[in-house]
Amino acid sequence: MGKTERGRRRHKGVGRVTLGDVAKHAGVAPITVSRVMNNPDQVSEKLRKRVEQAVDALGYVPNLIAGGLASAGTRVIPVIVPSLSILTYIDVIHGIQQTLEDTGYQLLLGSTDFDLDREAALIDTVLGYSPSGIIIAGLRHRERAIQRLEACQRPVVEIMEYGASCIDSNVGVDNAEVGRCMARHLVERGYRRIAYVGSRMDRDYRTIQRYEGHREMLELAGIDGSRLLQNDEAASYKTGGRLFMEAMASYPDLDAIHFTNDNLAAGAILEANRRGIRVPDDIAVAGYLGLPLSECLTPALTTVSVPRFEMGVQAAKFLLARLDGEQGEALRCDIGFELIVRDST
Amino acid sequence: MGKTERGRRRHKGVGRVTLGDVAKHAGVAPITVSRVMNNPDQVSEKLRKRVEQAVDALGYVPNLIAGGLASAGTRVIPVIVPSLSILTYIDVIHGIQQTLEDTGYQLLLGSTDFDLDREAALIDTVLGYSPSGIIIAGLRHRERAIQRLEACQRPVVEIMEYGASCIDSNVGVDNAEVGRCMARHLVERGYRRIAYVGSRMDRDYRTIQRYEGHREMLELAGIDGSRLLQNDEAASYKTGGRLFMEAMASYPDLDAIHFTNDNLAAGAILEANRRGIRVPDDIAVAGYLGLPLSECLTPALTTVSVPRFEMGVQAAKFLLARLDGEQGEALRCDIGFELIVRDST
DNA sequence: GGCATTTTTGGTAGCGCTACCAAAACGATG
DNA sequence: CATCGTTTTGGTAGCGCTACCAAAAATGCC
Repeated sequence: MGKTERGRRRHKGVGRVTLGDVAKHAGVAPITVSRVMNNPDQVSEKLRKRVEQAVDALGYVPNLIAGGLASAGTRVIPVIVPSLSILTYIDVIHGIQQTLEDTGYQLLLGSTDFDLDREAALIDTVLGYSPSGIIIAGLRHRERAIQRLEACQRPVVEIMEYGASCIDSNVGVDNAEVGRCMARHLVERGYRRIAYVGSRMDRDYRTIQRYEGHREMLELAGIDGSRLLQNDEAASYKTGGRLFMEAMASYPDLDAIHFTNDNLAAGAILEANRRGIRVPDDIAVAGYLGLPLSECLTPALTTVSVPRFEMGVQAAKFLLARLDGEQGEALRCDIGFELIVRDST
Repeated sequence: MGKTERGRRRHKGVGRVTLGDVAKHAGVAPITVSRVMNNPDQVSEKLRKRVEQAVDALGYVPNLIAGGLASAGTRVIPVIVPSLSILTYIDVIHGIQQTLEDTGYQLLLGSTDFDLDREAALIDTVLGYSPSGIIIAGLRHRERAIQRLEACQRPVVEIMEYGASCIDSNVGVDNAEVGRCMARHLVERGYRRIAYVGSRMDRDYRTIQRYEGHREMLELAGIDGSRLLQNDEAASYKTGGRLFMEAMASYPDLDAIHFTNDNLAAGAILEANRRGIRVPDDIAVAGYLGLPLSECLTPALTTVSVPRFEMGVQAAKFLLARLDGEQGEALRCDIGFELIVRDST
C-alpha cells in the first residue's frame, strides 16, 4: 500500500464530501459551488450544470453548520412554547411546520412549562444556534430575555396572545375579549349563576386574562363574576369531569359553567353523560378552543373557536417576510376567534 | 477618538461576546475557557472560578454552531416522524423532549407525511446540522437513507415499531401482535362478524401490520378476516363516525368493529351516542392506543394501550447511553402494550 | 534532592463554508 | 478598435470554537 499522507486529516474529517471536493471534481473554485447551492442565478448556465453534476455524482450534502458559522443564520427556527402536552400549541406548531417545511427552515423545539426563567435560559441556549429567526409564545418575558432577543437582530414572532406591544412581530388572540364574548353569550342566554373553571392559573396568565374578561362582562351585567374554580393539574378530560362535579358541589345553584378550554368542558359533558345529568337543562357548559371533539359530543359543545393552525401559518409567514428582507415596523395580526353556539348552552 | 483598527472585523462579528473575550477578561487562554464550559474537571479550581466570573460578567453564551463545527456534534437531536397532527407521535416527542430537556440537547423537528422519499431528503438535510444523534419513526427506509444514517457514525434510534433488525437501536411495539391481541379478544368475547377499519393504509404500513395480525388471528379461528374498510383522510372523530356508518352499511350483519386507532373508535362511539345505536349490544367497538378519551366515553372504549410517552423516554435514554459512550450491539426494547377491556366489547 | 510521572495550561491549526474584494471575461458603444 | 460598464469567476481571510500536541507546573517516589 502507498504511504498515506501523514499528518493530514487531523480532526475528524469523517470522509464526508465537502464543498471543496465538489469544486475539485467540477474543476471550479469552491466559492462557485457555494453560489450554485445558494444563489444559482449568479452563475452561468454552463458552470452551473457542471457543478450540479458533480454534486449528484459525489452525493454532496451541504454542511449547514459550517455555512451558518460563516454567514448569518443556520436556517433553524426555534419555537418556544409552554408545553408540548397541550393540543393548542401542537396545532400552532403544526401550522408553522407546514408553512416552513418547503423553505428549507427547520424547527427547533423548546418548552418552558410556563416558567419565564426557564424560558429566558432556553432563549439563551437556542440563540447559541445562530437561528435565522425565532417564534415564541406569549408577550410577557423576562427583561433579560427581551434584551437578548432584541440584540440578536433576528426576526422574532410572538404568538398566542395579541397585544399592544411586541418585540418585533405578533400573531395571536385577545384573550380578555374571548372571555368577554363567551360570558356575554351566557348572559344573553339567560344564565345568571355562572362559574369559571380554569387550571394551572397560577402559571398560565392567558387563562387569567380570559377569566378577567369573563368576570368583567358578568359584573357589567350585574352578575357575580367571582365564582371561580381552579386546580393545578393538566387540563385532561378526567380533570374536567372532576372539576365539573366540584363546581356543582361548591355552588349548588349553578346554572352554567364556563370552562377555560374544551378539554375540561368535554370532560364535563362526558361526566354528565355518565351520570345522567342533563346538559344544558340541568346545567349549561361552555368551552374555549374549538377542538374537533367539541362538535362530536352529545350535546355538542358551545365554544369559542380559535384558528390555531392558521395562527402558526401566519406566524411563519411573518417570519418569512422578515427573512425575505421586509423591514419596517411591527407586523401584527389579531387572528380573531369565532363564537360557536351549539347545544350545550 | 482613537483610530479604530482598520480592516478588522470583516465579517459580521455582531458584537456578540466570544470565548476569546472571556479568555482575555479572565487572563487565560481561550482553550481554558472552552474546558471550563465543557470539561470543568480538567481545570483547577482557581482558574475555573476566575473564568466563571468572567463568563457571568460578560454574559457569555457559547456559540454552539462554532463548537459543532470544530468538534463532533451540535447537541441537536433531529426527530423525524410521519406527522405532527397525529397524537401518537406528539406523545412520543413529548417523552423524548422531557427526557432530553435538562441534558442540553435540543430537538429538531421534521415530518415526512408518511413519504419515504421525503424522509430520505429530510435525513440528508438534518445530517447537515451535524446532529449528535437522530431519532426516526419506523424501521423501513429508503436504501440511500439507511446508508447515510450508517455512514454518519452517530447514534440512531428507530421508534414506534419493534422488529428484528435495526440500524443502531430500536424501541417500539410489535404491531402485528397488537392486531392479533385485539382480534383474539373479540373472538373470545364471541364476536364472529368482525370488520377492520383503517385510514391512510396506503402509506401507513404500521396500520397494515396491525390489520394483518388481526386477519391472521381471525382466520386461525375460522372467521372471515377480510372485511376491511379504509379511507384516505386523517383519523378524526368525524371520520370515525362516518366510517362506522359506512361499515354497518357495507356489512349489515356486523357484530364488532376493530378500529385501527382510538380516534376513529371514539368517533364511532360518539356517533352511536348521537344515533341511539347501542354499543356493544347492537355492535361492539374496539380501538388502539389508549388515548385518555377512551376511558371517558359511554360506553368506555376497549382498547390496546401503548405507552407512547414512555417509548419516547426510552428512545431518549438509548440515545443518551450511546452518547455517553456505550458501545456494542443494538440496544433494543419492545415497549409492549396492554389490552384494556372496557364496556364497548 | 533528582528523576519520572501526572496534572494543568497554552499554542497552532483547522472544522467547511461564505463575505469581501479583485481579476477576468464578456458586451456594448462611439 | 479602444474604452467603459457589466457580468462571471476566483483568491484570501476569517466566522468561533475545539483537537492535538507540547510545554509548564505540580506531584510522587526512591
